[in-house]
Amino acid sequence: MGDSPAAERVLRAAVSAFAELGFHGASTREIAARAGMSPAAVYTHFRSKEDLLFGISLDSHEQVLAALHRAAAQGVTPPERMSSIMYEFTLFHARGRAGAWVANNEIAILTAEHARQIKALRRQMMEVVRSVIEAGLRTQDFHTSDPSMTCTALMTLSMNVERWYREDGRWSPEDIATHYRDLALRMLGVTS
Amino acid sequence: MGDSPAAERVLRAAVSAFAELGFHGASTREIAARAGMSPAAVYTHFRSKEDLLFGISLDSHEQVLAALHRAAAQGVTPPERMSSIMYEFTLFHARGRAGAWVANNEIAILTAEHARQIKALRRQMMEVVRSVIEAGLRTQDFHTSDPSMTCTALMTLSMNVERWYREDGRWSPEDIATHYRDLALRMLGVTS
DNA sequence: TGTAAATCTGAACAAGCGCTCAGCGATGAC
DNA sequence: GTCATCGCTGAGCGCTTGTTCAGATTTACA
Repeated sequence: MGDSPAAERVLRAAVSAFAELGFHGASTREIAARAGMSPAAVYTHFRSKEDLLFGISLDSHEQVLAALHRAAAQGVTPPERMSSIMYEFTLFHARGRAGAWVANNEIAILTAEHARQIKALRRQMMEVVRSVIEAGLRTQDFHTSDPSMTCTALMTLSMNVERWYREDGRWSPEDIATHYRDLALRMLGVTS
Repeated sequence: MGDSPAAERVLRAAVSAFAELGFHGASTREIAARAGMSPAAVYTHFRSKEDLLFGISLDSHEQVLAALHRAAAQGVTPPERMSSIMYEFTLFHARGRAGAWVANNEIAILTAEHARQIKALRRQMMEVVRSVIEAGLRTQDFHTSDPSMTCTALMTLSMNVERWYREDGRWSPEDIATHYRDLALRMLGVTS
């Protein structure tokens, strides 16, 4: 259920509608209109509106997790790894490829089972970043009094970009990713 | 319109309902129930649901702005001022006194005129932080390649705390404020 | 004690919601 | 040529939404 071209169109329509209007603010009629079909047609691809939100959320979380793993493998030393992670993670959210935060606020809307799955993926994302930070502490490249809180700060900082980024703004996604990469190293006490 | 004790109760009920369920997710009946009155009674205090959101937003933005001004006056050197600002700003959001972000996402819901007022307040908040950063650059206490983006990063970092802070978590608001204060100085290139 | 204002209620309005269903037209298999 | 399958539609279901209104109750002051 939900990987034909038409289903893909519904998914994209829902991402933009949810991002713009919020879950409750985006009606199924609005989503259907953006996908260029009747409201009833949406239900041939998705069981319910909640199922649609879950589909988006699962999709984007899996993509982000994969990107994180790829980025972490991109360097050797912890600072290199962290640079790569922060750059890619920020880029992802600046490009709005995520729709990740859609479910971030609205995780409470999901079914208990669906919420469990998303939370598990989010824990894995956290784990990737955490492990690099701890490696850096051991090699004394990083210095922080509370690795866990710094980890939270780093990730939420990046994810938040999706909220304020404007395509017509003065910064490109790459500008932001570059700057945030530098900020991350500073936050971890790397003195260059 | 809206400063009697009963109106205050409605305001608090709406803050919690909006924060928990989102603007569209929180019905006027739900808000009325939380305030301990009938749905119709809400409309003696507020013209509309949008007016209620605006009331909350205006209130919290004015409080945050005042706190920022107070904090900025708390130190002499730019690092001192910035420490104080970041601590207070973060504390405010961790304590959830804001309901600020409620309107942060949902500013699109507001009337054009109401949105203008909120945006103006937000610009003023930004200006307070910006001026301290620029003072620090002149005194060479701070070093950053893009003061404007660093300013955005600092503010969004703090504001985001309201999204993930849990009362039953391992960190107190003061813990977070203290850590974020240190992070802010690092992000601004202060070497201690 | 009487009166005006402030505050609240129950009932109801039109409109919009998520979702279902019988049926339509095109496509491809036999 | 027939028939099943698929993606889709228009109509409409039961329900909830924001909001209004006539009237009841409470409060404040003379």
